Amino acid sequence: MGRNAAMRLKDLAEHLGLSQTTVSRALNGYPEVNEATRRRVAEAANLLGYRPNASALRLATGRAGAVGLVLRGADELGPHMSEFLSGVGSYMASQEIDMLVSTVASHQEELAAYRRLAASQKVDAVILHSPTISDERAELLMDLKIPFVLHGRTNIGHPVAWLDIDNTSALERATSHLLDLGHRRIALLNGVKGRTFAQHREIGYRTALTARGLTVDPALVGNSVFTDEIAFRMAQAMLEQRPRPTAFLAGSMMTALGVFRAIRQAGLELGSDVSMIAHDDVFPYLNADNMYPTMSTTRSSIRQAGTRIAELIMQILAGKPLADVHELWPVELVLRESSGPAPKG
Amino acid sequence: MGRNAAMRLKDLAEHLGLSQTTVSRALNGYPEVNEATRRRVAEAANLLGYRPNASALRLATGRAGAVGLVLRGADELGPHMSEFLSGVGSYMASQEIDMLVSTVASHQEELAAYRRLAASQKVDAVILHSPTISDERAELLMDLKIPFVLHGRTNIGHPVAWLDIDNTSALERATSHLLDLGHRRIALLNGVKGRTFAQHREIGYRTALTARGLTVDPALVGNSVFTDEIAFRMAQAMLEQRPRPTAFLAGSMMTALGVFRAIRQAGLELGSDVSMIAHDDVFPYLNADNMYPTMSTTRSSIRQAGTRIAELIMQILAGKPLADVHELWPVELVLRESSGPAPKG
DNA sequence: TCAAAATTTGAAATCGCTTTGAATGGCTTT
DNA sequence: AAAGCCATTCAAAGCGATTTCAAATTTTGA
Repeated sequence: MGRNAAMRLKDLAEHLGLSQTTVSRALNGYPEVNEATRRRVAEAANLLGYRPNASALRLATGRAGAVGLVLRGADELGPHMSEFLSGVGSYMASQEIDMLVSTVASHQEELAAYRRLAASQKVDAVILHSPTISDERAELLMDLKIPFVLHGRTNIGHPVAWLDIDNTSALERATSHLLDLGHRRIALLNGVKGRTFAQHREIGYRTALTARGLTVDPALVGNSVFTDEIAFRMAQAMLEQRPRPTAFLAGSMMTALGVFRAIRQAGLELGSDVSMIAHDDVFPYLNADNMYPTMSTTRSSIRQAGTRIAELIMQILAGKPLADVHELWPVELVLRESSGPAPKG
Repeated sequence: MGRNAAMRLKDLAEHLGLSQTTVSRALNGYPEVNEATRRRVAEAANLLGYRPNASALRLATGRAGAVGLVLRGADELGPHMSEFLSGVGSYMASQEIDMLVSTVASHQEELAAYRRLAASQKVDAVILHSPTISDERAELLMDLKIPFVLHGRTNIGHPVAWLDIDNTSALERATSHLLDLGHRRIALLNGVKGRTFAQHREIGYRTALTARGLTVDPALVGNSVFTDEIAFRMAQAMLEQRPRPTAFLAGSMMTALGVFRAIRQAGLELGSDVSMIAHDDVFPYLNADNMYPTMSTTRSSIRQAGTRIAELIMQILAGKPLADVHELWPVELVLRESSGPAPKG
């Protein structure tokens, strides 16, 4: 009683006086079915709201119709991830592919999660994000033979499908620009050590500095997750140095908020006493153009990346060779009020 | 070739020289299997990494082993939702239940998404969030006989399982506190009209004001999604009024950031010229205690709510009557530096 | 010691779909 | 008019698990 009895293929077939075979074929667009019957079937299916039972369909076809996303801990399910997710989702929805998201607390749990996904065949592919320089998860997925697309890059033995933004170039240009403005002590608030993107950013930063014969002061480089609080503390500590940094490169908009507070608290003015260029992943609810002062940024929509990665997933599932699936996106440098000439003296 | 051939129950059974029946029973803890065999089976399954094929299991049992979350548009997949999601996920992971998240662009699409979930039987239950006062989605889910738990409250004909925070009381206390401090023109930056939580907050606000014989000035009440930019514009406009508001009630931490900027841009000081109490959903990357000045808040962890809702879902799936699943969580009022006495005359 | 009961195992049906291989009937073709 | 072809349709065999019902084995009881 009360059990929600959805309509089955069998019911629909009986209703139409046809065999399940024909109805199935009609709905799936096979050629060997009469045009008139096909219309009749489609109409009835639509009218009666028939949709194949997902589990049965998956069992019969061997396709899971879902991609997996495993998110580690609180820090990964932050604003970046939710933007990314919604980019992925917008494309997946159009393809009738589900997103299976799991959360895990540790690296070990994450590996276990992939093993489970593989063994129980819940997904056709997964999306891997924030890779380390030589990512163990990527190797595991390779072993498990689960197709995946990487958001970022990593260096393992095999070719891997990936999409990344050009972090190195972004930071090189941002740093160069600050150098052009006369800044010499430029602080870098980077992501956690070990992540590929953080390494790439540091390379860009170093390249720009050494191109002018400057050396990197380790006291001006910080590595951490992108939260306002940690950024605040780091920036605060850096601003206490003498000579103090005159410019900051902030790893995210959250970081920028923290740096901004530290600057204010030190009694300094952003855009004149201290400059800042922040990386902007384009959050709809936090607009660099509407800050005060407006924020100079290196900009790249993480949401668009998500959408594109979803497309790439479909391509590799359709058989495109992994070695052909590489995209390196350029990053815009948008100059606004927060970056100005270095103060005299 | 290359097809990833996961181990099946049949393989495992053959490997052990047992029937599928016995192996299945052993693994699922049925009583009628010899303790020695059970151990042997468990060991082999563990060693060989056997996990039942999810689709087959679902088809056979009729349970989907998944809960659905349909997120509408960009604004809903914001920081609030990702915190909430990670709360839900942490519990679901422990129960081996998947989270199926879909994104949709419009209300119509959202309804269609639920119909699809129902017809294809992809989920055992769904979680519904940000309800309107009389929520059409809730009615639909009722019709479709999909069990659900509501994050928030709504008023439809049937009893509904829900968990909500006491927004009315939170705003009444916050408003009263500001009144105690001598504020008379208090602005409310509320959520979008039509949402139950926004209505509840407004009721709390009104109650506190009318208790002191004050009336509500519509020019001091704004309704919108919680982004820093919109909050900035609204606060800016309100601060241009004369007499200007001396205090703000901000609907979220994002809103607070926007209001803060508007206050600064008007050349005013937060905590002395203008006070603010913001609602804090407790984001790990945006801490009210570490702001400058520190932010007074009405606080309630949206992540914890997510976890608890996941538990409630499991309870109703286990048969607990909907009418017994109601939780109204109190909201903490945390006073810090951003709320101070009203400036003199 | 032997029937009856309890324990343990297995064969086969089932879940709802896709897909293979065969069957049906109407038209050409010779 | 018989043979051969198409165009359609269908019956039945999977997919990989659970579960019903029956069978085999062991234990118990008198």
